[in-house]
Amino acid sequence: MQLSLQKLFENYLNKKSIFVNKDALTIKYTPYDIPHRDEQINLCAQILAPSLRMERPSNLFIYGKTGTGKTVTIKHVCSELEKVANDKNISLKVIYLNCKMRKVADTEYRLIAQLAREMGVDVPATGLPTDEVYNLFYKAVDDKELIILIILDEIDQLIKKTGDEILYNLTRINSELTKAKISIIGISNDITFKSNLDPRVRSSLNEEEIIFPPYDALQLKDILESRSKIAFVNGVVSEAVIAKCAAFAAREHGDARKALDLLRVAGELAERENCETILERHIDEADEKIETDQVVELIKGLPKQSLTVLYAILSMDKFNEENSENHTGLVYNLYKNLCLKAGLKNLTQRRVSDLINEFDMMGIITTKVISKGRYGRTKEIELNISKETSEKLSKIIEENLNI
DNA sequence: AGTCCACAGGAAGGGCAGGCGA
DNA sequence: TCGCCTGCCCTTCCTGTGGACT
Repeated sequence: MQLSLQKLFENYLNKKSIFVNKDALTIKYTPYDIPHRDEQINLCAQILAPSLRMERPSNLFIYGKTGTGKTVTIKHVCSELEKVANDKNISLKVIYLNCKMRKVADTEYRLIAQLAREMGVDVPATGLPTDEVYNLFYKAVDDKELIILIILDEIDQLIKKTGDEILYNLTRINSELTKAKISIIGISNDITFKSNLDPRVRSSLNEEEIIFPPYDALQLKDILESRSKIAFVNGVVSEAVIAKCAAFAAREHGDARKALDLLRVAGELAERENCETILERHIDEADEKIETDQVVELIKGLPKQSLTVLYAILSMDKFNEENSENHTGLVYNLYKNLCLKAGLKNLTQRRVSDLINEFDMMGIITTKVISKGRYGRTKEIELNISKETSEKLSKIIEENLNI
């Protein structure tokens, strides 16, 4: 057994890889050239340029769907800005935080604590009053003249979770500082995000905004071509494969991230099969694999109660005898039976309703509040994942819960 | 027009774990 | 050790709601 593993690893090392730089297809890669985003890059640069004169740039809000290049663009502009600032000895600091990262920046306390940590202050994960954390941050920031650009990615998720008070507090930070100046750069997938804010918060923002439109299939093709040149050995990716990737991603609101993921996973599948080129069927397989992997990754680490609710949702169709719409009541009944089977104490319907909403936010299901007249108002639940993924998930949950 | 259903979802608060400072 | 603070998970209580039915 051990010997064959050794052989496998040796074979792997001796094999010629079809990748040259796989990182070029991942989210962490910041390309020097970002196709079809010149206008947005210039706008960002114009808005942030005053920082080079030690003037506080306007707060900036960037809107656009997933994979429209928001993050990569702002990171690119900021890194160029930092280069110039370094050359000219200008005190400029850029802090990037993703508000969706659980346990990092998903509450007001954690966000400010993380900002303070970025400024080199050690803040405990819990235990201090929030005011105190703000004070620690002020002290860390305000010891010299400095421009700080705070990029808050997926800010809509933070506001959804904690309310918009935090945004008001953030914009007021400048009035507490004497030397340093702070600008907030918010990135949101939700274009209606701003309209849901309290008017008081909206006026305190006083911001500029840039909207990133989705890429079309031709633009996605360009992006894939430029990245595949960096990522793969010459000749591995055919034009047909790129066109197919682009078409797949264009189908989903022009998501470049999805297109790059497809190409990367298809490459990995081809390499595993010892193919020297990526075939079109690898794209189909990659599409399936990405969906399953993403959902499995999402549910990893979820508590047993959430998994039981998800299992109830996954098995709705089997138990829906009248074959009517699947709704909250049905899920709750299934869930209670599952709890009995698994020896768990069941939660209240109120709480289960929140857990169902969480799965909706994760994108595993889609829910819609409907009224059935005198038969009540409820939430219609529809699965967003393929049958194969659903079956795989069910198996994982069964093993986890011993049911 | 009024009733009624089956919830949705907001608000308040309890209980717990965990960190910090006195 | 104790009191105080936090986040998190959860319950309880409550009001609101769209449309079929009477």
